[in-house]
Amino acid sequence: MSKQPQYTIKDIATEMGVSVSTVSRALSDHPHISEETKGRVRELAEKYDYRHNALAASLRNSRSNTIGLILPRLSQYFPSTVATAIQNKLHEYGYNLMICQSNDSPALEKELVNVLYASRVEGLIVSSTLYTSDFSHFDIFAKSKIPLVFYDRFPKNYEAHKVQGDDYTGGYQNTLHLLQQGCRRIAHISGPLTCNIYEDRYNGYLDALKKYEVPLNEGIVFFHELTRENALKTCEVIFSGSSLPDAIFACNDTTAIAVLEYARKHHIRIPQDVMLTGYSNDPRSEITEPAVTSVEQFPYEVGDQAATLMMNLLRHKIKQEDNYVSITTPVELIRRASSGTAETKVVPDDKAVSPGRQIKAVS
Amino acid sequence: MSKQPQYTIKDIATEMGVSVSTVSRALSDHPHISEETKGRVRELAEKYDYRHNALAASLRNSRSNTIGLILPRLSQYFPSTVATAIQNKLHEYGYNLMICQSNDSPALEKELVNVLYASRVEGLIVSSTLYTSDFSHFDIFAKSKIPLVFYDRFPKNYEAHKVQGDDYTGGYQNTLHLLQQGCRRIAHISGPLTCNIYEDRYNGYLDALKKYEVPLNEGIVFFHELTRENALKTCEVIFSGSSLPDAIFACNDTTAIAVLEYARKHHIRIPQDVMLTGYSNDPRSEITEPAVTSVEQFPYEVGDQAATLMMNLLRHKIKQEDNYVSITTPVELIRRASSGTAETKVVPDDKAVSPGRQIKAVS
DNA sequence: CAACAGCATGCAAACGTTTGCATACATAAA
DNA sequence: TTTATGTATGCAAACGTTTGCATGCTGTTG
Repeated sequence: MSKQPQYTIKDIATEMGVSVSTVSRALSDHPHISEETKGRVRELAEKYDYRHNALAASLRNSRSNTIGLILPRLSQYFPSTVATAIQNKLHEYGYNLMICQSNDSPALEKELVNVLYASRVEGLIVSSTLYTSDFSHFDIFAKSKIPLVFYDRFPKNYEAHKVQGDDYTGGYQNTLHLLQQGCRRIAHISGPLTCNIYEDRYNGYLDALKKYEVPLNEGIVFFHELTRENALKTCEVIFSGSSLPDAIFACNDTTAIAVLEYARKHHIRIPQDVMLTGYSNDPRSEITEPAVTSVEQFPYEVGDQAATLMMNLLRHKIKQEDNYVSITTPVELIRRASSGTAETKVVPDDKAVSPGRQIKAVS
Repeated sequence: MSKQPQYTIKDIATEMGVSVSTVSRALSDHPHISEETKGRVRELAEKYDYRHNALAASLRNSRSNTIGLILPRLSQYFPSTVATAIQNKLHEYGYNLMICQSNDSPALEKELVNVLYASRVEGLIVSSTLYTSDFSHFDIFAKSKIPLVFYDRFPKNYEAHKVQGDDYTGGYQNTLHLLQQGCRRIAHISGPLTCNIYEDRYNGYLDALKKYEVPLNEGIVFFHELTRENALKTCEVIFSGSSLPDAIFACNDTTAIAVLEYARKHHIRIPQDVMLTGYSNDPRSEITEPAVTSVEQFPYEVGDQAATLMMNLLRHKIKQEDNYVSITTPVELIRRASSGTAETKVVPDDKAVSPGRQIKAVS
């Protein structure tokens, strides 16, 4: 672009012999401009292929019409679906989205926050990195009263609006299901507890055990980043022990699938020898043999809610001064062969967003 | 933001009793500004938490530092990985990325082109929809001499810079592999030929058949959008016919996996009864039972190349006036159990980008 | 006929930067 | 002493919009 001269409303104005204000108003369909003038302006704009300069307008209005999105990475099922949902919803409202990946690096996250602020985004949606502990780089948004919405992963001790899947219930139902299937030695492979989602799932796990009066066996609970490699190592530990678990609850599907891989190689039968459940209902989980029981998180719903909340904040339907909004989206256990069940979808009681944690009573 | 007053370089200037130009230059580390002044400016900027306004700078410079990306959808393995690569590479060069999804709708694509133009992006990277036939909405970019790079899906008859996987070779090697495995009745499930990638894969398929002197059997070649549902329907047709194929070459992995699903339900053994190959090497393809032979497209490489090409265009390392650049990235056949082979990765002859179609000689 | 309303338009400032061209001073070379 | 050279800074225009506040006109009402 740079040196390429632009055709501006000023050019239209001089060509027509009117002022720039008139042209500007004509283009935005202002009621005080005569239909005739509007017609001629549109004609000329068409003729010379005039293009609105959003940059100039943004500067003048202090409104960029752009929302920022920062997430750890895009190239996985859950995050990319959330991003899709957010983008689609924002587009409905005439907003653009600027997506940035932090690659799970807190330093990069911080840089991106500043870049997006410099671009004067009107709002920021964030799923923070696994390792962000200092959230002060977000302060500038609060200070400038720019809406800030977190989803999925977010700070535990930082006041902000939040949208989250119901991880507690997900962990609870997942564990309960295994208990109902008769399992009593349920291993748990979790991410680091510093991250809210893993903490919640773990608490669900603990409470389900409690309900069945099964004591916690700390020897079969693991916390580490949930990659395939780590999962395989953990399998070594689990299956070299003296007393084997009768089930494994993995906190993501990558891990569950790695367990499946390990089991196949070592002739451990799933679900006959060990039952298995995952989390997230990644598309991969339903095509393995056996298919993996998992927890659907409705990523599209999460994204939709986050974007809607952002729009409400921008339109002052929710006052910033009010308390911070916390939306919990429902989850749903998808039972599959890996936990010894035929696939059955449980229709949730309530399709709507639950206002908080709702633990379904189990009969 | 809107009414929130901003702290600007003007404020710094008056507070210091110098001119705004001095402050501006100090902040950009201009050599004519004394170290002392620079120091005091930085101090004040720090103290009042001054934030650069990229909007204003962009307007003044006619440089937005932003690149646009339009793609059909984000929520799949290939596109999200490409987007990740593009974003990471651009970030290295100090550029921001604005990602927009067309949801495979030509109308939305057109709108997004205009929106991104209005935001004065400095370049545009595009993978067009399956149905875009009129590409005139991209003309404005050529006319304004703003770099435009297509990747993956692009217009056949529209002059532009392009980055593409080597679909011809992918189709050729895929088919050749099945022929080498002894198959002679190879069904082909392709996307619409209006799209360049499917056309190339189909041509590869045809040429491989020709090499083995196998006549084309049009009764087992199918063209439709490559969804699971369509694939299942096509399976009905294929397997209700009198003479069954001995192999199926599906043009994406979603289709291949659907074939697998159909086969399992109907007790057709893969690879014993029918061999199967897919395309794209989606993460799902390696975890099915049997794992599906597929073609790795190195999406990260594709994104990286597209972003690098864009940077070169922007820095005039490649003159716009030169002929259009066309980069072909290599592909690699990944042999798996679905085509009767243990997994073996063929090390490609040349890791570098091939300048054009390279058909590996087959011994 | 004066006063007013309503309509269509224009003026000019503002948004926050950047930068080419002065200017002012000090020092060095002729 | 004059002229050149360099250093640190300031002036003011420009980027392309939008918008509050006039202004001038036509037609209506009292």
